[in-house]
This record gives sequence, C-alpha cells and structure tokens, in this order.
Amino acid sequence: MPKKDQAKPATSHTKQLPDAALELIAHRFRALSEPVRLKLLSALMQGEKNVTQLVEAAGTGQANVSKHLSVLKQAGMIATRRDGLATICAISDPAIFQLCEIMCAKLKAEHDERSKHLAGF
Amino acid sequence: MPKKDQAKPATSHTKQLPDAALELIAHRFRALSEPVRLKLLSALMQGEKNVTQLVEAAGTGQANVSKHLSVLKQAGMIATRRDGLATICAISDPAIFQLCEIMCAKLKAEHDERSKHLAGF
DNA sequence: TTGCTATATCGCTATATAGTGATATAGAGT
DNA sequence: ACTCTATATCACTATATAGCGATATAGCAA
Repeated sequence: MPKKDQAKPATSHTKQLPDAALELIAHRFRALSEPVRLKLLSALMQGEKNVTQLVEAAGTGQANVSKHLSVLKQAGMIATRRDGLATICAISDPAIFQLCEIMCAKLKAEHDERSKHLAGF
Repeated sequence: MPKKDQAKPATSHTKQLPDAALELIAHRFRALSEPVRLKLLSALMQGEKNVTQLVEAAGTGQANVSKHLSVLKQAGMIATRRDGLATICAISDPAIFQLCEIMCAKLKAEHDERSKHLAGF
C-alpha cells in the first residue's frame, strides 16, 4: 500500500512543513498574485479607504473590486468595518509591507541588471 | 475614445507604481502560490537537487514537476544547470527565504491565535 | 548504430477565477 | 411607506493552469 502522510511527520527529514501548511501559505501568496489586488493594497498603504474610493483607484468594476476585497479579507490582509453606508477597508497585517518591499527590491534589482546589459548599446 | 494608460503616469499622485510593475510583482507572487512549487522550494532549501529527486519530494508526476520548475525558473527563483543526464536545480534568489519566513510567521501567529480561542475548552 | 535514462514538451481534461452586468441587500434621508 | 446611495452577491463567459499520459529530446553506454 502506498505510504500516506499522517498527522505527524513520518521521518522528520523528508519534509519540514506538512502539506496542510503549504496549502495555507500558497493560499496567502495567491492573494498577492493579482495586479488589481496589489493596486488595492497599494492604495490602502496610504491609509484606510471606503469601497467607492478603492473602485476608483483600481480602475475596474465595483463587483470585481468587491470580490477582490473579500479575497484579501479572507487571507487576513485587510480588515473592514461599516460606517453608515460605507465599508471602510484598512490593511490589517503589517507583514504585507515587508512582503511587497522584498518583492519590489527583487524586481528593481532585475530591472537594473537588464539595464546594464543595454548600457553598451 | 476610452482613456488608456500611457507609459508615463498621468497625475503622479494617483498611483505610486505603474501597472506594468504591478503585473510583474503579481507574476512573482503567483509563482509562490502553489503548494507543489512551495514543496519544491522547500526541498531546495536543503541544497541543490536534480529533477528526479524533486519528483520524489513533490509527490506528483514528472511532467508536472517539470512544468512547475519552469515556472519557478521564469520567475527567477531557481537556476538550473546540466550535469550529464541530470538537470540540477538550486534556489537562485535568497529573497525566497525571507518571503517564506514572513509568510510562515504570519501563519504561525494566526494558528496560535486560533489555539488561544480553544484554550478554555 | 541500438538501447537506456533523465528531462522536456505535447495534447488533453477539469477546475479555478477574473471580469461583467444584473440583482439583492443594507443604511440613511424624505 | 418610498428613494437614493453604497456595497454585496448572483449568473455567466472567457481564460489560465494543474494534472495526467504519451511522446520527443538529450546525453551516456554498449
């Protein structure tokens, strides 16, 4: 019979993270894997905003923004509260800043590298 | 005619990152958004490995692993070299470690939070 | 050459999800 | 009650991609 993963790691040197944890981590990275959601987070880095403001910032439809916001919320990246008619959104996890900084630095480094290749042109 | 994004930011206060950069960043986060790819990276954190070893570690088919590796390679996260019959893979960007550490810490914090809620049970 | 092994690629199916327009719900004002 | 505004949800289409089996390619050995 094929060996199946149990709750405890079987050999303790084969895998350092159980599959369930990998799925949770992948799910969170996935929340950051869409340009519209990054644009929403980028807008929220300047401070909390209501959905109408975010629709304006995102440049896509209201229904679409609403869905993207629920993805970010489920991933624990933003929090929402109701204020009268408006739903106010704010970044709820400062780790977002670190993650985006690292990824941006990576991008910038690669961009500089590409520019260097064109320098002698 | 509908207004299209030009190369230069129009107003310079509406968006801090151009759409093209957001797409590149999203693309890189997307490479980290699949459990199998995270498992591959996790295996590579112990040192470089050939594809056969990675197929074993990933627990999925060889064709699938090959595709996932090409995604990671295109995202600049791993590098490959040929050694006889084997293709040796290695993590090419130390930023991966930071990204995963932050995400894991986030997960752990949330898990501890959930456990606390069950503490009085 | 032939054969074997390691890896990559192709063709396909199934699933997930981004986007849209229409509708539903919630809250405030009349 | 009705109306307006803000947001959420539904129904649908289109696209992307994970996974699989089969095939192709590359390198080594005989």
